[in-house]
Amino acid sequence: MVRQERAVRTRQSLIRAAAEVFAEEGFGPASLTAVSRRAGVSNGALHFHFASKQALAQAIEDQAAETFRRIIGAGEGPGGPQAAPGGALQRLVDVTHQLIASLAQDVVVRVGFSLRGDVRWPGRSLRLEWQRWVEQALRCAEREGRLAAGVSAGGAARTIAATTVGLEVLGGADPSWLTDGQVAGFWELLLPGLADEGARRSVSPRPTGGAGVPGGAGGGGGGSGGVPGGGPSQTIVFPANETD
Amino acid sequence: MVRQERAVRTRQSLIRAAAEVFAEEGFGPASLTAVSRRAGVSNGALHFHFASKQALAQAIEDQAAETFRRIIGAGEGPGGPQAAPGGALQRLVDVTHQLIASLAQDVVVRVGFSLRGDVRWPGRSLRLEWQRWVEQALRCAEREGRLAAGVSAGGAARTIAATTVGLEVLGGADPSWLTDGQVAGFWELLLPGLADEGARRSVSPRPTGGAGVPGGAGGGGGGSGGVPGGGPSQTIVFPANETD
Amino acid sequence: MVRQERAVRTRQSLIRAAAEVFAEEGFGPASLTAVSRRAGVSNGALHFHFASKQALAQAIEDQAAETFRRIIGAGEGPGGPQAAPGGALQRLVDVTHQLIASLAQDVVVRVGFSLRGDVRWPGRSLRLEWQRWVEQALRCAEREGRLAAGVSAGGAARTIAATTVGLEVLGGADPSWLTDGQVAGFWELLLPGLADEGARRSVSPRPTGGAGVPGGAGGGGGGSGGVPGGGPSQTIVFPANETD
Amino acid sequence: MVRQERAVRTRQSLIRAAAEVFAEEGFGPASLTAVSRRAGVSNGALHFHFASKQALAQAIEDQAAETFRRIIGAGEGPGGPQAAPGGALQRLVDVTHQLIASLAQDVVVRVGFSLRGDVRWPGRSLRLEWQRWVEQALRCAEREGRLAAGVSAGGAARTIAATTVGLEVLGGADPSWLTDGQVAGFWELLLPGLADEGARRSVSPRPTGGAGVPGGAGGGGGGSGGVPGGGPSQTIVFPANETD
DNA sequence: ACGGTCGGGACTGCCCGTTCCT
DNA sequence: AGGAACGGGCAGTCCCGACCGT
Repeated sequence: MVRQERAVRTRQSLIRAAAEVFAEEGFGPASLTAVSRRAGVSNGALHFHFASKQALAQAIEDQAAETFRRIIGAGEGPGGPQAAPGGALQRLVDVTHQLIASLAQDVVVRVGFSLRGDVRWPGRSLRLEWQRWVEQALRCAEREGRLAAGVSAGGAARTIAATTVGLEVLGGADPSWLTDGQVAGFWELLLPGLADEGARRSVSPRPTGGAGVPGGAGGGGGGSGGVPGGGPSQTIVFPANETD
Repeated sequence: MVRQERAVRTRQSLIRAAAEVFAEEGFGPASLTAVSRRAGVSNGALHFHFASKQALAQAIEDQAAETFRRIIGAGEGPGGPQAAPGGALQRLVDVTHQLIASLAQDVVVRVGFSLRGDVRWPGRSLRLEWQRWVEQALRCAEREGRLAAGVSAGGAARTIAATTVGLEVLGGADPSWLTDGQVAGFWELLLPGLADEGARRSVSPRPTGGAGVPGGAGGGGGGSGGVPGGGPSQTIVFPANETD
Repeated sequence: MVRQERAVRTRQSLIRAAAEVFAEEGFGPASLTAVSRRAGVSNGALHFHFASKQALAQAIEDQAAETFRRIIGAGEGPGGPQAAPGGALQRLVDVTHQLIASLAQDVVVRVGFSLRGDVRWPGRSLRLEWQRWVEQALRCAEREGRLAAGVSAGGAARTIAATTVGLEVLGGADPSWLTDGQVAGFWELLLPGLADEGARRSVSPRPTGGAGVPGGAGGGGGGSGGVPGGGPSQTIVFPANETD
Repeated sequence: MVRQERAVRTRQSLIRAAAEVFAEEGFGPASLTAVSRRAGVSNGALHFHFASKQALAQAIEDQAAETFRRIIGAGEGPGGPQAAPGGALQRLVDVTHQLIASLAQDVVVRVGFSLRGDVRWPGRSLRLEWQRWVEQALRCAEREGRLAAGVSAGGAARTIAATTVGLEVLGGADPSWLTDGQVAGFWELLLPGLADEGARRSVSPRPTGGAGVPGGAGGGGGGSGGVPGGGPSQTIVFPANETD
């Protein structure tokens, strides 16, 4: 099968258009007509690339998952954020910033995260994947001895996951919920209860090293295209994530 | 206007049925047929009580707002939670527990909170109202000198609001997010960064004083299975939440 | 449930319109839009009365079955055409004429007979029912000793059934296949091989006694209403068909 | 034009696949996708060979017509079956057997015969051609003085045509209608009323002379390809019909 | 020449929210 | 309050035409 170049472009624009429409109207109410019109292709073209509305949603989620995994997986071997410079907690903070920034920049990621909540869906959601990663990071910090006394990794992970979900949901209507400042404010409030005295001082609630979504272009159109606002500057190279 | 008793019962069962259907399928995809069938009334009857789908949603939200205001407004004069026994922070913690419990118990409240996010809607949302109330409570605590140094009431209110929204959203699919334990865990994590040293010791992350949703015959209009019936009497004064 | 009078009229006109459209375009290609337009009702009204296209077809067949059973069942007790005046063979000839006349007059009957052939369908077809009745009649004649030597009731029934099916199919495009003359010609050709010498003389290939479809009005609009064209002449007055 | 060998094979498999799909689902409902999938070629390939769905149907009918004409026209000059050995009636019986056998063996023939009935179509149908041939044969027999008294060639031809159409239609769902036995039974029943006393004895209701479909491979792939049953042996040349 | 990928409209069956008339 | 009817709109599918690789 020889994928023409135009085809992959059409596919991408359909995914993006679908994410935008889903974000504006919700998955259920959104009409495929609106999607194809926004993408500038015909109804038939849409169904050539995606057999059903569900398939379209699946594609969105897959692309979001790719971006998500690039964020959490940057620079670490299998097993999680064990050996991050600056410690696991700092890495958690940084990744949170990157994730939220990615949600702010890319409709596809945002919609990909929330789809499972809107529709009855089989399989595991990205939100759950994120929660598990947070828990891993916290367990890592626990092993490093940087967690405050009495803090359970699982419980804290749930709180953190809930907050990010809240930011994501609220950010859908008002992007100000998806800013670095908002995230930093959250960590400032949370770190004292989460980290032990030493970590409280060494861990910064603001992103260190490189913020922004690593990779980018490679994935699937990633953050580009959609919400360009403020994006470019964050593409500061991540010092120690020799991915690529 | 003296509403026939049967009429008000029908109305209530329609509201509840609608909330359930909306919760399961989302506002857009939900069909009024499903609502009327679940309520056990006819299509025509539904439209007799509610002129449109939007009106049905409005009624849900109104009822949720009533419950919500009973929770936050219990026992305090106009102006907010300034003079709560045990301090504003403790009251904030308690109200949070009550709110989440109410979300857990009552579909109508849960749907009432999330409707504005699903649909394009005029007017202000309950979520925003909640955020404002949290901010008020924090400002109150600030005046009481119980806030940690460097904490801004507005910023902290946003974080807290985000977390509750997250719990609400996640709780829609998995009720375990709407438990007292979950809320307590959240406050345990947050209080160290929010309260000054004294308050950190005096404020309990668990609900104190009167638990449960105040007001309402049998649970706040809400919780229980059916129709709460005579609403008017709910202005019951918040009985006793005098700290330990 | 009190069926309004208008409702039953709408239902009838939908069934008739559907039969006409199905007859002209075939079941598969026919569009429900064409049906509702021809019936003079809206698309929604159609789906109020018939949940699906299949349901519409079912209704057509049910109505055809009713007419069919009125034809074969007229004036005989359960068990078939055993005690027909003039003998079983004459009754077979007469019923054939009535059936073909009914096919000529009423689109609903015609379509009802052919539907099972067009679509994949569960259940038994009217054609098969007709074949069985013919076989019964022949067995009856056999018991009366009027069958020619060497004629098997089952085999002859198949041939007769095939011919009527052929007339029905060809009559769909050209009504001249569904005339009394055509049927009489068929019986003239067939009787010498079918009946014994005596019956050959006593049985008339033309309808005796009562022609025309008995009943009619009662059932479902039966033969009336629809395609009057050419019909009038066949409405030979039925001398004695005090059906029920 | 030298057609590549693969091309003609593809074309044949498309025709056969189309006939099968049309037979199963009907012309209207059948999708070209199903046709191309069954033929094992791509959508584009189908449209390369056949510009439209109608063209595909046309090709089917043409091929069926070729087979049909080989059956009726085997070895006789223009004017019909005038001088068949055994008489025109015997030839009619034989040809009927061959035609029905051909319908039983080859989907293409079967579909080719029924297509005109399913769709609005320009041109004359094979069924009509068959009816005309039957009439010719009967007129021939009339001239030979073998028809029973009072039998009109035209009328009898219509009855015979109706029966064969009935067999063809019923045979689409149940092949037992297209057997030699069925046809023989039909002729046994019909001959006494059709032929005069002498012919009644000399004409056999079962096939005489060369059975099967003549021709075969030569023509247009006719019955070959799909249903191999007994094909090759049928190439018995029609012995002698030039006489007179 | 032959075939395949991609895309374009048009349309279908179904269903929905709503209104009219009892 | 209820049965009936209305229009509009949805997802999905179809038949087909371009434009490409062989």
